[in-house]
Amino acid sequence: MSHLIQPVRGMNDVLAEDAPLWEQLESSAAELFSAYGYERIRLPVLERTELFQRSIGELTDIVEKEMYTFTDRNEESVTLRPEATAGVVRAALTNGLLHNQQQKLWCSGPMFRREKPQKGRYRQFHQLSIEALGYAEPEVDAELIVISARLWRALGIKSVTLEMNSLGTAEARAAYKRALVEYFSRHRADLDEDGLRRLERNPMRILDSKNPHMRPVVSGAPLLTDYLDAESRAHFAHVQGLLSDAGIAFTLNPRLVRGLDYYSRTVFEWLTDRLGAQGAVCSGGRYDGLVAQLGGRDTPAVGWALGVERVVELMRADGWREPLPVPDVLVIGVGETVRRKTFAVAESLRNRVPGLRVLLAQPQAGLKTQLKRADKSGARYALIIGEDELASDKVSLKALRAEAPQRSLTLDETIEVLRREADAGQRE
RNA sequence: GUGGACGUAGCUCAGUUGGUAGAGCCCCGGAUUGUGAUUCCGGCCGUCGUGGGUUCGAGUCCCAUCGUCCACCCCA
Repeated sequence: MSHLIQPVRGMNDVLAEDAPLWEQLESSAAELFSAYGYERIRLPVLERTELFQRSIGELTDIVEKEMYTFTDRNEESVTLRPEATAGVVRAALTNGLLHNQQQKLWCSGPMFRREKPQKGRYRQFHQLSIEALGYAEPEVDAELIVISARLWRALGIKSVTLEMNSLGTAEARAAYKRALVEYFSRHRADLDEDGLRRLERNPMRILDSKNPHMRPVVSGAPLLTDYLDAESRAHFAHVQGLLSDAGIAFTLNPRLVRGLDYYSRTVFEWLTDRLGAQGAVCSGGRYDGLVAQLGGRDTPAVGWALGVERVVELMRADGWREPLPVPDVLVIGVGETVRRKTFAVAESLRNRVPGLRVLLAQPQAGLKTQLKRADKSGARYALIIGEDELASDKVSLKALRAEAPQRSLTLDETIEVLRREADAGQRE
């Protein structure tokens, strides 16, 4: 035997144990998004590299060292998408979706970043993302956040908190950045190695530093809030008011900066302490400049994305239990001579009671073992067929989870019983 | 990308100073000839992460490599 071929690092299989959680998340989200008037689209995983360079930002870690980029056979540089928004905007533009139109869209699928894997951080990971293109009003910022909050409620997730900030317009942010660089340059001596690096490349990230020694410098730095333009300030206040009215708790974090360059005005993050170093579960914000930056007309937009693996992990942490798949009837044949009949009976049950779950026991096993298995499977009935039943043309129906005695019934009578049960089950 | 811990059966883990692998759970069968528990008996299960090296002999020591986890970093 040759060696086993291992999966590629950072790529995960979602096995039967987790798949129901994924499905629950996906169906809850789909239902919710649709209820708010968002439509689903499906986009390619591969895009031109330039799309991400221009949207995410050349100087971000994602673009600089985490993308799966390769040269296609026609010498064109292409990249496995590291995030969703750029692709959505590109699709809206190349399909003419923004000509005198607004779009409320959502999509889902795998993203790729070549990071060092950790819990909640994989090289292929999955996002559910939702975007509103062409909407400037603070109501839409709030609507999107409300949707995310409803999703947590639908999934039974409690251990998340919301943090918000406003980045202001691109001009306000540029002015702030200058002030920051000026400030930190004066305090160069207090910066650690990372801080110095960020000062050159992305000064706002210094505010994120977890290094306790940097805390004094960081807390003395100018606040973005003081540089906000009046309109952004009003917009943000409006968003906060709407959220308060909706009963959604949040904290303002003036040092919350997003890692992607395209954000403006409202930014927010749902955080958890249950995933180790991976605190962000869902985050997003407004990106009013991105559409124009990618060659479209000036178009305001907001959106967010959640990490499916992380949310699934939280569903588990907060006690989500998958309902066990319950086969309703386990058909058991006893003895070689009834095998053909047993199979046929199982099929006619399936034909005549739509939706009934019918499992066929392994014919080789003894009755005792089969009943043991029936009990474990959670089936409500065992239907036993042996020599006697073959002779009398009846079957033996045994309720597994009730005290009722085993009954000898014709197939028609059995089907009648099961049908009644199925109807009753449906009414629940 | 940097630093650290750890890789033995499907799972959880033992494995003494180097002497060619074990337990529990799971799974399968039986004791019980047509009835679910408990118990008991039996069976299946391993390239000891991988590749080198030292040694008469390596799960054990050394080197490399891959992977997982944790922190940094980054972010969903």
